[in-house]
Amino acid sequence: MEHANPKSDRFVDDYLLYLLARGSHAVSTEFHSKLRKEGVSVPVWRVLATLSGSPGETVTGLAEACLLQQPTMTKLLDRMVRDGIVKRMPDARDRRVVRIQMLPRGEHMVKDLLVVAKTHEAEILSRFPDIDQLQLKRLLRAMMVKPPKVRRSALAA
Amino acid sequence: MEHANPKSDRFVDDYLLYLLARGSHAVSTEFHSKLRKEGVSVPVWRVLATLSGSPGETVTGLAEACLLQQPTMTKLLDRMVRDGIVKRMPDARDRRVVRIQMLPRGEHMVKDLLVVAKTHEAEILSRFPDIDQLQLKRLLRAMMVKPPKVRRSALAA
DNA sequence: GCATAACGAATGAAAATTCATATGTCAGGC
DNA sequence: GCCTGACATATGAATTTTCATTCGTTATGC
Repeated sequence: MEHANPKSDRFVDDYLLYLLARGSHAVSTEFHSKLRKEGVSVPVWRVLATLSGSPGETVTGLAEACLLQQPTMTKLLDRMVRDGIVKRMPDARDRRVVRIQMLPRGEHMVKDLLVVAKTHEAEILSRFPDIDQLQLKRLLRAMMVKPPKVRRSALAA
Repeated sequence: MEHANPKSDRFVDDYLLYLLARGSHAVSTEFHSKLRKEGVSVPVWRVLATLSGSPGETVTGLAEACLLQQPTMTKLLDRMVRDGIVKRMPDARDRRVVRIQMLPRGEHMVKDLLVVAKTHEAEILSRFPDIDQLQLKRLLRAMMVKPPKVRRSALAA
């Protein structure tokens, strides 16, 4: 069953953006099932992971880091505040800014999860002994930067 | 501004799963803004892209290919049927199965989008002249396959 | 200083997604 | 044939996300 198109050569199967999304999704899904067992949702994990090692992030900063929109993050934080995982703090200099801090409950949650995540990452990497981990990570980081967006002045020259 | 943690060494910034998600998200977002200009939503594009070159996919097949859950796909297809983009067809042999076909409207939409997607992919790849495109795609495809899931018998041996 | 633009976060209604489950169909054992 | 379990899709309520906009606050030009 499910082989109505055995030799299907779908466009997507050689499309970089699709392979990236699917590859990312596949390995992430493995980890997400571990999260479920701990009773932690994916967005909550992302916020905690971002905050650990970088406390006092802003709402917008967290949104960007977690690949969410700002209003989504605001509402996610509402729930996390309600659940006693983080708290909002005013910024000392700029009263527009809200800084997010983990509460003990959050610290405790993330502590275990970080171990699980690191173990899982090592397990993933061990599946591909041939690849150069550093090179791959360097490439992915390079992909994250916005394209230079050619300036008009450069064109006009 | 926004440099409260200039040297922040967040765990996530060296975490493979995060780099994959973020890298994928970054390049996809570029394309998604092109989709917006055409007035096509991301899930609709994914369904169309999947169907092109592989017509008659099942609902579950599409869900998996588009990284959505099956109920989400059912409802997405409801909307696409309503909008005259695709239609549902009964399977000849198995009456449980619903096969999805593009309608002329869908064919027309995807035709242009495929060109945009291919152009964009080429543009992305041109940013990284050093990387081996085939090797990268091979790796991503390898990541997509579920881990072998060690069998008990193997452990018992 | 004051007007205006830019920015960060919050809000509310509408839309999409999820979770658990229901419905209908097929496959296998007996 | 009939029962049981697996499977494909659909459904409905609850949750989450999105889009557009609003509210305060800070930056800039004059």
